Amino acid sequence: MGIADDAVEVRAQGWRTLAALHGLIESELERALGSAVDLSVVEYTVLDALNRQDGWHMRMQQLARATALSPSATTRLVNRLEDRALLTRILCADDRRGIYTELTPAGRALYERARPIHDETLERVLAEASAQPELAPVVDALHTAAPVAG
Amino acid sequence: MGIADDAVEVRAQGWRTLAALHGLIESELERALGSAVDLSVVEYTVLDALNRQDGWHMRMQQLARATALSPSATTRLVNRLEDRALLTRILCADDRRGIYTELTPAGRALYERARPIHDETLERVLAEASAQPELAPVVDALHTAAPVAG
DNA sequence: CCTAAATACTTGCACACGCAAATAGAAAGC
DNA sequence: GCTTTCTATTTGCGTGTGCAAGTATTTAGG
Repeated sequence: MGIADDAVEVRAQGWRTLAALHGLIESELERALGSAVDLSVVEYTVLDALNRQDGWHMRMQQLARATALSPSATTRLVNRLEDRALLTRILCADDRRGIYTELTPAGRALYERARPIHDETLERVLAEASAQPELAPVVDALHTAAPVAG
Repeated sequence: MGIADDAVEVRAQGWRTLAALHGLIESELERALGSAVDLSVVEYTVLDALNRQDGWHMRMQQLARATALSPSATTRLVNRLEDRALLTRILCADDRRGIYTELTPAGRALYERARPIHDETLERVLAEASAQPELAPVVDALHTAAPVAG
């Protein structure tokens, strides 16, 4: 097996590791957030994204990018959260095709309740993952990840 | 904001980066494998896992772990692949609860056809991701990931 | 102006998933 | 040996998702 073949195998192995770590974190967050505040991970992601805008609103499209979801899934995700009165749709005047979403007070309150659960779970899972030799290098690399632009 | 708060934010940011990279790779693989050989990523994962056993068989449970899927999803995934004659179920004699799965020649042939697509796509996507400053550190860390046991 | 193309979001539909219950077989207790 | 318990897999059911088509609104062309 030559050097090129090795590189292919290393990439495939790295991808399996990445997928394993991602799945581990996501399932733990899902369990923790679900039982504590009845939120899925994507739902928390929406609340978190809206909150990081701090009082400002986001278009559906931005939400779709933030959650890595299709437009249709984004619509229904926002529907669910709106039905629970955690956010509101706001038609914007300048482009009447666009729809802004904004956290309600209830949404902000639930987010404040969910965030410590989220952060503690993440800390715990990353610590556990860091103890597994095959996951550790990827976990450590996360510390150096720069903020994602807008 | 203190040091502890920073650590929380760094972890959250790292998790968002990890999720973004995972989503990027998965969607590209999905597209490439889907259009070329009509396989989803999980379906390819099964074929790949069975092939790495090289002629040996795997239990449903092992497959569930390899794909990070629930038992029920594993059953239906194997059903789909069996319906396409890519693998066969084999009842094992020593523990008659257990069911082994094994690649058929057709399954092995399709896998051989899919692997280059998979590997080339992975190489291309990782190269693209490596060019994005916020993803690069995680991509680089994948090279050092050791083989996963079992 | 008025039509044609592009954009933003929503809806119909099919499908893959997880959870909980069902089935079947093995292992343990006595 | 027979019941209890545990393990491996499958099925019923509800739900979230993507794709493709539909609707509404903006922008570009003539």
